[in-house]
Formats: sequence, C-alpha cells, structure tokens
Amino acid sequence: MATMHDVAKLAGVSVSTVSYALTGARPVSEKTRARVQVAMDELGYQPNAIARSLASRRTRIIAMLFPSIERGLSGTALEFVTAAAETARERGYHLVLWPIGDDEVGETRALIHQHLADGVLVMEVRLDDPRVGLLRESRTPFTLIGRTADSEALDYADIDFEATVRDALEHIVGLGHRHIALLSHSKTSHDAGYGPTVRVGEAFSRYMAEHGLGTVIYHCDDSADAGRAAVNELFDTNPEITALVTMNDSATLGAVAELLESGRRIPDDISVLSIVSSPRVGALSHPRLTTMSAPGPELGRLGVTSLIDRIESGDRAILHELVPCRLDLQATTGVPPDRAPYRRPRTANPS
Amino acid sequence: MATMHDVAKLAGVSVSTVSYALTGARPVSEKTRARVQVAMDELGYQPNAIARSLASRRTRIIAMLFPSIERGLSGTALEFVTAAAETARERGYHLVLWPIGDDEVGETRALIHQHLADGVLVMEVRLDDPRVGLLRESRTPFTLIGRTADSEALDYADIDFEATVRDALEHIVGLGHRHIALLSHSKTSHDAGYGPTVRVGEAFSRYMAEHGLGTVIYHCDDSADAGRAAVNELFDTNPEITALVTMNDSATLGAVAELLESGRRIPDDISVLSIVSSPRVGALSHPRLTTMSAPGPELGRLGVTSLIDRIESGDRAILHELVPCRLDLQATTGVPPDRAPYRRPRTANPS
DNA sequence: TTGTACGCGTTATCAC
DNA sequence: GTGATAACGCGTACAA
Repeated sequence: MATMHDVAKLAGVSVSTVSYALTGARPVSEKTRARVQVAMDELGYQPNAIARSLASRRTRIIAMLFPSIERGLSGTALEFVTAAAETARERGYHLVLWPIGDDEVGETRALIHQHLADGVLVMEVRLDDPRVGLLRESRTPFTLIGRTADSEALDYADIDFEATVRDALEHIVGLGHRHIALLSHSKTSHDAGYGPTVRVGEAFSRYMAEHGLGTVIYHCDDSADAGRAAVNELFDTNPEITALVTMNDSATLGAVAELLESGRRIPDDISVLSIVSSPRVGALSHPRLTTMSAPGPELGRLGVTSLIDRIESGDRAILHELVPCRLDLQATTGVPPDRAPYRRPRTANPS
Repeated sequence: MATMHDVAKLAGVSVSTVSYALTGARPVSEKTRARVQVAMDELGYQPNAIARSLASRRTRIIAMLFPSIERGLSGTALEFVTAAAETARERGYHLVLWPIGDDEVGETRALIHQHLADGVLVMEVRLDDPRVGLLRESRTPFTLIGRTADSEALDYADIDFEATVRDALEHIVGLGHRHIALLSHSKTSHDAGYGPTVRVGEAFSRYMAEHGLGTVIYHCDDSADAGRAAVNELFDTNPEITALVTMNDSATLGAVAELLESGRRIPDDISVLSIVSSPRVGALSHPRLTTMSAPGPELGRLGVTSLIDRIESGDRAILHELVPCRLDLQATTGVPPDRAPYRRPRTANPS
C-alpha cells in the first residue's frame, strides 16, 4: 500500500516528479527516473487507480450497457464480451458490465451521472433506443453495437445484414431454389424494433421481390421447441418450400430435428442455411449445418477500439462499421428436389 | 456535473450535512433532509462514484477474474456472468471483467494493488491455483467459483459433482445398465487440474468401483467433431457399452449425431445422459437429451452475495456451497437392449 | 442537530 | 529539469 509519497521520500524527489516519471507527461532526467524506478520496485508500488481517476477525471473504465432481455446474452454475445474485455485490457481500460432492467432510462442516467465510465458500449440496440438520446445530451462518448434507425451521426459497429442476406440468398437461389422461407426471431423482437430481426426481414423481402420470388417469413421464439412447431406449421401452409434461411440458433436445431423426424431428408428435400450463427453451432447438428457466422469477436474489438479512440481524441472520424457474416459451407444446402440448378421453375417435366 | 458543494449552497446547509443526508451515517432533521432533497432534485445531483470511493476507501466494485482459456467462457459461464452482474447491481455494486492472459500471477497482482475492486470472484479455478495465494496474502476478500484441492478455509461456490455423478449413475444403473462410459472434457484439462474434469472422473470411478462395475473414461476435446470421433473409437474398443454419461455439450451433440448416423438407436441401443449441461442444450438434439443442468445462475447469485457479505462484514461464516445439477428427464435414457431392468448381466437367454 | 476542516492519493498548474 | 501546492469530490472526526 505504498503511495507516491513513500516513493518520493525513498527516492529523494518530490511527488510530482514521481508522477511525471510514471506518466511521462513531462521530461524527467534519466538519472532521477532510474532512482524513482528503484524506489518503486523496492516498495512494490502500484498507482492507486481511484485516486488517479479523481485527479485526472478519467477512469479508464468502459461500461457495457446491456438490457437483461428474456434470454440473457446470446451465445455470440459471449464471444463479443470476451473479445471486448480483452481489447480493453490491452489498451489499459477495464470493462464493467452494466445490466439494466425495466427502468432503462433511469439506470442509463445513473451510469452517466456517476462518472464511473469514460465511455459506453451500447448493446442490444433497438431502432428507436431511448438510451441514445441520453448519452448524446450528456456528451458521453459511446459506440453502438447495432444501429438505431437513424445513426448517421453515431459511432456504430454492426453486422452487415444486407450483405449477409444477399450472400445467403445468392447461395440458395444459385442452387436453384425458388420457394424459400425465412425463419426468424420472435414477432415480439420485431415489434420492439430489434435491429437484426427488422433488418434481416427487410433485406429478405427486398431480395426476393427483386428476383420475382414470393416472401414467406416465419417468426419464432428462441427455442428448439418453437423451431419444431414452426416447421410443422410452415410446411403445412407452404408445402412448396424447398429451402429455409434461418436466423435463430435454437429454433434452427429444433427445426432440423423435426424435419428429419417427419421423414424429410436434408438437403435432398429441404435445404437449411443458418445465418448470424457459427460453425460451432452448426457442428452440433446432424447433418452439419451450413452457416453464416456472426462476427462477434470482430465487433467486440472494433467497438472497443473505436470507443477508446474517441475517448482519447474526440475529433476522430465517425465509425460506421458493418461486418458481414461469413459463409461456412457444410452439409445442409443442396439443389432442390426434382429440379436441376439454374433451370426456371414451372417448366415441363424433363424427359 | 453538480457537486455536493452546489447542493449545499442551494439548500443553505454545509456539505457535510448533504453527505449525511445522503448516507444516513448520522441523523439529520426531517426539515433539512427535505431541503437537501429538493436541492438535489433540482440540480439532478448524483454522487461522484470515484470521489466517494477515494474518501471511503471502498469502490463498490467486484472484479471477475477469468483466465482466457482456449474456448472462452462456456455457455453456462454466460448464465453465471449475467446472474452475477445482476445480483451485484441489486446490492449497489458493479462487476468488472478482469480477463487474464498468460501472466496469471502478474495480472492478478496488478488487480490487487490497483485497489480498484473491493472483492474478487475467481473463475475457472484449478485444484492448485496460484491466484489464491496472492489473494490471501493481500487480504483481499474473494470467493472461488470452483474449488482448489484444499479449500477448507476459503469461500467457495461450486457444483456438487459428487452428488451429480451419484444421481446420474443411480438413474442409469437403475435402468439396468452395467457397461457405462464417461465422455469427459479433454485430457489437457484433466492434467491442468481443472476441477470439473478431475472431480467428475474421480466420482465416476468411485461409484463404479463400489458397485462392482468397470470404469471406462474417455477424454475428448470440446467440439462436436471430437465427440463423433470419440464414440467411434469408444465403441470399437468397448462394444459392450450401453450407456454414455457425458460432460461436454459440444461433444455430446456430436456423439449423438454420430451414433444415429452409424445406425444405432437412442435410447434403444445406447442411453445418453449429459451432465453439467442444461435442458436448453438438450433440446437442441434429436432425440431430446436427458440432461442434468448446471446451476450457473445459482452459483452467480451465491458467489456475489457471499462476497459482498464478506466485504461488508469480514467476520461472517465461511461459504462452502455445493449445488448439484438437476436431472431433466427426456428421451435419451432407457433400459439397455436385451435385458429387463435390474436383472443381472450374463443371464441365459430369456424364453 | 449542524458546521468546520482535514484526509483520501493522484494530477496539474504554478513557480523556480 | 524539478518542487510546492492547489484542485478532484466526498467521508468523517471533532467541535459547537
């Protein structure tokens, strides 16, 4: 529990010299710097983070603001968190978890006014998110993980849903599929303006419309059971469907299980492509899922890096980073039944 | 940015009165308390957490010390983290993530000496963990999530592996199985003294020996691929096995897929019981896995509660909390083939 | 019941 | 290149 005072006394210099030797905020002669170093080593001195924060008005703490939604943090959110914590540490910052409950506004305000954090990482962003206004007004540096509806002037790192859906559908349509359904997150999440649900839905509809194909979107809770129920209903009402694009890990695995159980073959009868997922999740299924993996670690690193840059020099360019999911081709996508790839639908029976 | 000074001036009292009105550390007349309250509301005053910490020598921060192991935090660790953060928040504390890399000792020491945290939650505890010694010497309050080999004098919350394995095997043996294999985590994790791997292995061996049954333990990396490879090798060398107790989510799902693919029926030919898992993971498989679910949220709450209790009154009793996994009966366990339950093995063919 | 004044361990602004 | 010393915003012993 040695303090700067002790170090200064032992080294025979003033406290300010010790401080400057430590931070390098002003030049110190090599001789005295060495003396200070020796004294610090001898006493096992470590600067007190709190005192430093009070005096410098910088805490080197980043708060991760996450709403405690029904399912907690998702699997990919975990990868995000560890990558973010790691990156923060590398730059000498700490990451504190700031769960917020029902009183989003009040708790966000508390975070801001307590001056505990130099910057904020906003998780689970919705299209119209009340936290954003508060943070702007308070002039607290922040980066969105996700995007609001209008985030032109805001720093964000998000998944490029547009590109992801395009890549997904190019793969599926390229195989010859024409009747494709989207199995998405819950209707509730869509109505709440949850970015991934809304954006993927829109991108899907747009792509299908542009290619003269019909749009079937099925919303489904995040559970294998819901996924099982979903496919039953889906193929009851839309028996012509030959491919499923899914964005819902739990439901996807349930759906695959149910399809197999009901006698359908994958991918011979039905193709399945799971987006915003990961090969690790895909490997849990049999046959192994073709997935497009969410860039959780990249987003974690990007978000923290940009946030710290902004904290340390407010004038940097705005971060608008969109990272697409990467395709990992596995066993659940193939050509549709009774039809060779690239042929037009509704054609006469091939001889 | 209002400070106590501003509040005091506006309320016409001294700063100390504001402070006491806030903390209740000494009685304040109802009249002045009301005046102070009005002033605080008017200014939107929030106490500065850092200044408060420096003066009180308490930060109300808990550090979660986790080694960045190969797989990052596991799925149940995520539930643990959110429950811990939530509980901390309810008690007015914050949870900061403290990932440590290769220099475990150095980074733990840094955490301690920086005085940023009032207490530490030690994650991924190994039987012989160097972090424990450091924390003891520094007299920093800490709670283990897991246990060292000798943790008599330490606070810990851990899974009751002994009871979990007993419950698991009573279920399996009760169904009539006699040839049971354990599919566990990697050999590496065992050799590193990773508690779950070691303790479950020991409990398994002991139970089997006590019941006159042979012990087969197979170590396996945490991936579906490794699980697939494992069952192939396992049933090659031990074709008599009729039940698998597993502790390795990814490998289990891979193993189930591979068993089905190789023509075996579950549970008709092989029973599978996945421990230290969860029904959510179990529901990802087809047929749905019988699981024993890890008490992640309970451990998170218990660990944080006990740690805060210790921080706030150092004299409380030592926490030795062992929580068993709960059995969730589903579709992957049943009686072994060619044999009714509870009959002795090696009997003549039933007519 | 309330006010004064010092201390917490740094950083940063003056001087020299 | 170095040293005093005033903030930083709050807690708390002591005094009234």
